[in-house]
Amino acid sequence: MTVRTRFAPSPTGYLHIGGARTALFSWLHARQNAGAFVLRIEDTDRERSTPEAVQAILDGMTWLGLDWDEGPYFQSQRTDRYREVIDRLLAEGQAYHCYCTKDELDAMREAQREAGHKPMYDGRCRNRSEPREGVDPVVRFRAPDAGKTVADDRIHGRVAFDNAELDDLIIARSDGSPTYNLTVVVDDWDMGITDVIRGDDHLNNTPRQMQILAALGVEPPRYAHVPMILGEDKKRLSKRHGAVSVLQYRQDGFLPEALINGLARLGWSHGDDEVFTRDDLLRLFRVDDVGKQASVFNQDKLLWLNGTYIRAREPAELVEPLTEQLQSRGLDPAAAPADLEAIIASLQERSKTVAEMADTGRFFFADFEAFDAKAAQKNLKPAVEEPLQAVRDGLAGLTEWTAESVHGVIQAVVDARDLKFGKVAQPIRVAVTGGTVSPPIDVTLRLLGQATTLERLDRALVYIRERAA
RNA sequence: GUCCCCAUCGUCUAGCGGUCCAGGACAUCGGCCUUUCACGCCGAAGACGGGGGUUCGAGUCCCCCUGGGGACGCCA
Repeated sequence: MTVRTRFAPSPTGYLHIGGARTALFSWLHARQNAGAFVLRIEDTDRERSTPEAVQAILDGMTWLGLDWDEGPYFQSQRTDRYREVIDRLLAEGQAYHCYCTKDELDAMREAQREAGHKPMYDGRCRNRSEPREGVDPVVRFRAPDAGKTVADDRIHGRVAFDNAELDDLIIARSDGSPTYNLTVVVDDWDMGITDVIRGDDHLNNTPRQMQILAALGVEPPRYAHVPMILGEDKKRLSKRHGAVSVLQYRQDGFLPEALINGLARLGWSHGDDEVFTRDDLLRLFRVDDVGKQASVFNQDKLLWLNGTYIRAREPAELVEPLTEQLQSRGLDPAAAPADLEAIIASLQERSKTVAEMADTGRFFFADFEAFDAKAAQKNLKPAVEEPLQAVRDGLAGLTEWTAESVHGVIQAVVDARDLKFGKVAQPIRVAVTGGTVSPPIDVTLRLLGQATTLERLDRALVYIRERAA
C-alpha cells in the first residue's frame, strides 16, 4: 500500500515551529516512501478560523519547501459528508441524541471533580427516547464501556487505554456541525491516510478516534505521536516565547534549510552529526527513530546552524534573501557600489543571519549620518590625521582600484611610520563605515569604490581637525 | 483531582547490560590565529532526578517516589 501522510492544521493562527516540525516529519515520511503528502485545513471552528491564517500556513510551508501533493482540502467544504457519517452512526445505534444542557453538564462535571474522578459524560441520555422541549440536541458517539483500546504507536510503542475512561463524546453540535474527532476520522479514512504523524498532545484523542473507526468498520492508520516543542521555560509554546512563527524566522533573516535542520534535530538525531541538508534527511530520517521526550527549541543553536548555511550558500543564492532584508530597511540593493555577489561574499563569514548581513553591510548601500560615538572617540584621534591623510593621498593616486593595490598603499604608510597595520586600518574602517566592524579593510575599500572612499576619508579628516580645534 | 505520556551536561542529543571514571553539538570560560568583527583551531568546566529490586555486572531491564508535559470543551 502506498504511503499517504497528511498535515492538518487548524487555521487559527500562523504556522508555528511545532506545526512546522510535524509537517516536516510527515513530508519526509511521504517523500521517503514515494508516497503522497496531503494538506488539509481543519476549519470546522468557524469562529476562530481565518483566511489570513490559511494563507500564513501555506506561505510558511512553501517557504520551508514542504510541498504537498493534494489539497489544501477544507473541512468546511465537507459538511455533507460528515452529516452522512453521523446519520449512519445514528441509524446504526452507535450514536444518539443528547439533550443535556450546559448547566446540567457543568453540574455533573463539578460533582465528579469533587468526588476525585475524571470529569466525563455519564451517558444519561443514552436511552432517552423522547426529545426534550426547546433543546436542540447534540449527537454523541456511543463508546464501548468495557475492554481496552490499544494504539500501537511508532514512537511511543504500545499505549493502552481503558474504555471505561473514555466517555461518549460529542460528534455533532446542536447546530448540526461536526466536531474535531469525527471530522479527523472521516477525513483520514476518505483520504486514504496510512500514517498519521502529529503532536503527542493528540495521543489522548487516539483511542477515541480508533473507537469511531472501529464502529465504522475501518482499519485505523498507523500512528506516530511526536513529542511537543516547549518554550525556554519548559511550558507549552506560545506567543510569549519570542519567535515561534515560521514566517517570523524568515523576517529575522534565517534560511529555510537552517530551520529545517534545526527542527529535524529536535527529537531526532543521527549519531554525532549536526548538519543535515534536505537530501541528508530524506536519506537518513526515520519517524521510528524520533525520541519520546519533549524538547526546548534552542535559538542559539539555530543561529549557529544558520551561520553555517549562510557560509555554505553561493553568494548568488543569497541575493534574494539579502534584497528582502535591505528593502525592509529602506535600502536600495541597486545602490550597491560593487557587484552584489562580491559584497555578499565579503559578509558571509561574519553573518549569522541575513538580517545581520544587511546591518553590517549597511554602509555599502547608504551613507551614514554620523560616526559611532565610541568608535570615533577611540579611532579618530589627532594622532591619526597624518597617516590617514597619507593613505588618502596614496589612494587618490591609484589608477587601478583593487584590494591588492589598496593594501599596498596602506602597507606603505604603515611601514614608513613603523606602525602596526591595525593602527591605520581601524581608523580607516571607522572613517568609511562609521563603525568598527566590516570585512578586511582592503576588501571593504575595494568594494566601496575609489570615489566614495576618498569622499568619506576627507570627511573623517575634517572631523578630526574640527575635534582638535 | 483522574487518565495518558516523558525523565543523560544550561539546551539539543549519543548511549539500545560489560568497550561509559558517560561521547558530540550549541551556549559559557580560557588560549591560539588576526587588519576590526567574524570564521577557524586548541583546551576547560558541565549530566545519568531519588529509592528499591533483577543481574557476576545497570545510564541501559522492572517497581515505587519525585518532577515535567499532555488530556479531561457543543476548541482543534
